[in-house]
Amino acid sequence: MCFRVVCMADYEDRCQCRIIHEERVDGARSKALAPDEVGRLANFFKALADTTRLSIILALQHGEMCVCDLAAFLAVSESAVSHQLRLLRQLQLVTNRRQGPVLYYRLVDDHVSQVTDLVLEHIRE
Amino acid sequence: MCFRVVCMADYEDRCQCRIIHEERVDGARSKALAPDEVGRLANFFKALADTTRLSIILALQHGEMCVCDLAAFLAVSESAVSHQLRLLRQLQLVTNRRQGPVLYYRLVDDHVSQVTDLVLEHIRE
DNA sequence: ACTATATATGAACATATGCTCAGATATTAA
DNA sequence: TTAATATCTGAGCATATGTTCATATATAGT
Repeated sequence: MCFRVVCMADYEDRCQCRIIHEERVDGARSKALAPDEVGRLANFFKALADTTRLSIILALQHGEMCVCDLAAFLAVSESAVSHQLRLLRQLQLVTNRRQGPVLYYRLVDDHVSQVTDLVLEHIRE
Repeated sequence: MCFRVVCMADYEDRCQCRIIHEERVDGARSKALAPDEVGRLANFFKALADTTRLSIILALQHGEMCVCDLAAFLAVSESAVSHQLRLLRQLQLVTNRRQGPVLYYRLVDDHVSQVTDLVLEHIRE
C-alpha cells in the first residue's frame, strides 16, 4: 500500500521525504495559493491573534476612539496600545484622524468586522 | 476639552490612567465581549496565524490528507506537521480517521473555509 | 518661547512559539 | 515476536512577539 518516492528535484533536493499518495500531494500543489497570498492571509490572522489587538478591533467596531481611551479600556499602557495600533495601521486595518493633539482611530472598512462576526458565530455554536 | 479622572476602583485600582472620553470608554466596556470569548476568538485566529498551520488548513479544503503527504506538500518535517496538527485538533478545527497505520486528516466543518474565503476576498480586492 | 498634553518610537527584556532531534507508541506483516 | 511503517510526543533551542521604559515628536495654550 505504501511506497517510497524521492521528492521531485525542483521541490527540495535535500529532502528524501516519504509520500504515500503522490496524486494527493500533486493535487494539493496544483490547487495551492501563491506563497505570497498565504503569507498575506497569515498576516491578517496574526493581526487578530493577540488579545490586545483583537480587543482594539472589537472596540473600534462601536465607533472611533483615541489612544488613551483605548488604553484605559484595555487596562494596558498607552505605549503598548500605540505599538499595536502601528501594526494595525501597517496592515491597513485601522486609520486615524487628528483633532488637535488627539488621534482618533477607526476601522478602515467593515471587512474585519465581518470576519470577527463569522468566527464569533462559529465559537458560540 | 481634556480632563483627568481616576479609573473606577472596580477596574484596576493600580492604574491612574488618563481618560479623555469617559463615555466612550464606558460604552466600549458595556458592549465588550466576555474576556473568555475574546480569548477563544484570539485562539481561533492564532490557529491560522502561522503559515504552516494555515497551509495545512488550506490543503485540507481540497480533501483529506495523511501526515506524510502534508509534510511533503509543505516541505517541512513530519514531526513539525504532527505538532501543528495536534494544535489544530485541540482547537477542534481538524479531525482524523485511521486506516491501518495511516491517519487521514480532514476539516471538522466548513466554518474555517468560510473564514479563509472571506479574508482572501479582502486580501485580493 | 515655554509648558503641558497626546502620541510615537527605539531598545531592552521576558515570554511565547515553532522547529529539530531523539525516542515512544500504534498498527501491520512476516 | 520481530521488523517495518506511520505517527506522536517531550525536551531543547533559536527566533518571534509583546510589553516596559526612556525619550522623541506634534499640537495647543499661555
